[in-house]
Amino acid sequence: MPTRILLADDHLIVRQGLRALLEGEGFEILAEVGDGREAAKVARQRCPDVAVMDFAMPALNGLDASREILRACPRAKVILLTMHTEDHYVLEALRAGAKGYVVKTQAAADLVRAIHEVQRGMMYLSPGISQTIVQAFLTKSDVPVDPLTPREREVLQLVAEGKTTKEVAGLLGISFKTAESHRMRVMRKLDIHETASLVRYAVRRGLIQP
Amino acid sequence: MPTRILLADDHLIVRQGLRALLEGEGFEILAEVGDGREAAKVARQRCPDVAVMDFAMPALNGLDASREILRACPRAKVILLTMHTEDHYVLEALRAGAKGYVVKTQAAADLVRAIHEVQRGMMYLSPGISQTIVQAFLTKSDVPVDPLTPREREVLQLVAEGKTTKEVAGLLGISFKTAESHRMRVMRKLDIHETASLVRYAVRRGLIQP
DNA sequence: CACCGGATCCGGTAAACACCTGATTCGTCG
DNA sequence: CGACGAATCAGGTGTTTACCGGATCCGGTG
Repeated sequence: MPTRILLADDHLIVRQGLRALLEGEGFEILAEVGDGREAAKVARQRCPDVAVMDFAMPALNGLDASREILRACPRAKVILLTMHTEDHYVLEALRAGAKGYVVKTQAAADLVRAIHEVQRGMMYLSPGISQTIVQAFLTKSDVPVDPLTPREREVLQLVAEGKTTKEVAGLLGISFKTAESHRMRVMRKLDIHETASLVRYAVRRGLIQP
Repeated sequence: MPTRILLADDHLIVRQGLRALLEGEGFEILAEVGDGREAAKVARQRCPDVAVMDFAMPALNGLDASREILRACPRAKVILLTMHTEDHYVLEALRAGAKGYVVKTQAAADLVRAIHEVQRGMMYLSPGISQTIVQAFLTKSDVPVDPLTPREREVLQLVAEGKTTKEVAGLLGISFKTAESHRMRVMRKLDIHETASLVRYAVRRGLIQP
């Protein structure tokens, strides 16, 4: 039985390329989605063996989407596929429970190998990832993380993408007032008082692309 | 004789995916490079029929690389492959002599079609590209790179920095209503409807730091 | 000169935002 | 079990935005 893969990347052209590569390696693409929210939805319906997640995606970023997926399907193996090699991202990914971290500048063979490794229960990190920071994670040291809860981050991303509070509420299936509460708490935690600074924060954090 | 293609993208994994897709369509990949400088070098040695260029690349960006390529091989057709749909980028690309502009969120079929079209001497732009600005380019080639007036840019920057309209007015020594007018005109010109998108535009433009 | 575009100003309105308070449910952790 | 944080919802208030319209002044350019 071939490995069933969920493929998430907001660039259709890239996704189709990845699909061609992975299918050529004998994997089965369970589904192909363009944003994190879709990815989580698909995972809830049909648990994939492996989820290959781009980091920067609209609606819900790859990291928080990964958390969702892992909550829905704890047996799924998540591989982050990204252009960021920064320690911060790697660490967050590992902490979220990702089993693989592959940078896009690596060859496709690297991704294929990552999929095989995580399927065997191993972890796989692309060459070039700082080993020191990984050690730090494994010895569970405390590195400053961002103070926001996943839900708050979710709301922040949507707001930074230009959604109104009402739209955010609609997208998340919560009431307008709840969405507003999250937004307010984000602002208070970050000591930010306008949307503009919120957007810049989200960009700095890599939550959204400028 | 198959179309000989030069493929430039800094993400190896993406490049390999594109190669798989394009070879499946019967094209010949003349070379595959990871930055703009390499692309220009290869083009000088072996003129490609078509150059598929990513926009964001190290060493030399796709746009300036395209200029180099066209200087070396005026008969080559350049297609920009990018994630930016901003008028500014499109316009710059067209002005540089690019014959195609394909956004990565489109299907691979779009790129294939673009290659065929430019080979036939036609221009090809992905759906979603603002037709008005393209028309403007085609009619009179001296279109402002930046549609904003200096004053409007000034207001945009302050707004993106998190200032309220009232504060902007105070800082510029103009009335609240005037500041609002500028802000409105910026939004209308850029077809933007919320502060969040305004901020992202300013960041992309390098007007402010994220 | 007459026209145009940039910059300035002003009126109004509905929606969204920024900020506050207080409350309930739920899972986790000591 | 009880405390706690996360997530949910709701009431209210004043400010700001987004968008509409029209207007004046001024410096170039045809």
